[in-house]
Amino acid sequence: MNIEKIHYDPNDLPYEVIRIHEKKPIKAWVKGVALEAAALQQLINLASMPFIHKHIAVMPDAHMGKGTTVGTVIPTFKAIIPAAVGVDLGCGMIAMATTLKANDLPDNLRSLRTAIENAVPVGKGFWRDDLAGSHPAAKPINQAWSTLSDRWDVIAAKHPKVDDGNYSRNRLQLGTLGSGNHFIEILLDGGDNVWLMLHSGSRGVGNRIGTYFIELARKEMTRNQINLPDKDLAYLSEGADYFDDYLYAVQWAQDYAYLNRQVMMGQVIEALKRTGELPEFEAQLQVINCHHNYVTQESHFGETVWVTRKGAVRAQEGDWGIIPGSMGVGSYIVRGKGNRESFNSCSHGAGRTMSRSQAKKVISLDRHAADTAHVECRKDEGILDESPGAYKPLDAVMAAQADLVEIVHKLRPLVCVKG
DNA sequence: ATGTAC
Repeated sequence: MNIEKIHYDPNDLPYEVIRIHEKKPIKAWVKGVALEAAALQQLINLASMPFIHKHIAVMPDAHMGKGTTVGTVIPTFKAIIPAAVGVDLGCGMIAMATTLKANDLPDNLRSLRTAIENAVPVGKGFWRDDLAGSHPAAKPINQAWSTLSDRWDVIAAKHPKVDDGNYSRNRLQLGTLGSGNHFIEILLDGGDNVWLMLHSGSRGVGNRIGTYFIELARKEMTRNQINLPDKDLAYLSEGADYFDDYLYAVQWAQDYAYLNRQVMMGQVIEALKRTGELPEFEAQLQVINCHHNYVTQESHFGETVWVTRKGAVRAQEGDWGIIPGSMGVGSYIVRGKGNRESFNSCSHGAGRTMSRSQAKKVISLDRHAADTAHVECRKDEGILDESPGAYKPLDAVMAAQADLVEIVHKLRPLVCVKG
């Protein structure tokens, strides 16, 4: 990297501005949090793309990703970079406030955790029960799939490789959590109200759609002899082959993810009610369901553009958002301030400080147990890559985006279920 | 993040 070309604006702004000759500016809400050199290099590569509209906005949880950094807002004019949108299309959060209070919960939370684990398949894979039978999850899953199946047929007819004989699996993965940083939690707000929250996306089918079009975009670059600083910056242009098909498929996957979160939340609520350990309750006092990995069309600085939020949440003025911390740390319910320089966005979490492999080496079981002592959750070796120590301090991340969102609730986790 | 291949 040619460091001489980097210039931080001297202005007293809440974000840093990185200007490089003949590249679009990078505006980074990273004051008080570390931005690794490899992430900065990825941002500089991205800033050289000619169709970036105005500038790139970097959220305080930014870290290295595939093609470009996670925690980044990429406004583009008449083009989309499929690898920037990623493979977990429509990944995001849902949260619900319930009528339960802290003292309605049993002393031992293990049974609630077990009930959730039994109600929502976690980790890789799909439902193995016969959902056509009397299984309690069958009806909502079939209902959700009925709103998706026609459009899926359109995608599969034009791009049979996306289908690959997995039609039934797509339905059977609705209502399943996945793995990695996906989780289900029971939490408390400052008024001792119980909240339910979960993080998940479009599972195998979204991955397949993303991967397929990333490869098509690469082939387009080769065919048109376009050289890029990183092959994962391959893009599809409006009017060119595959652009409309990509948008159609991505929108479908985003809808799949949104419904997946709704369906799972229903499974969690029903499972908690069936335990018999809780008084009667309502669970939809307030529902927030937001993507943090998606592309959509919006108007910014007088132009209609594509906005890719790769690990970022829309924060238009008044928008409700969810910013989760890692296991045990807690999460924030926020409202957007409509900061136009961020393209109305905020961070999607705390952001990793180390890779999964490094976390498994560096973080001990004892440290994980201490950091999650107050949470009913996994404490085994397989979860160390998700331990709080592998993530940036969430409070510093929130402080760095005080001009993007207002904090409404800080939620403290009691139970955390992970794949 | 995912499913499959190595």
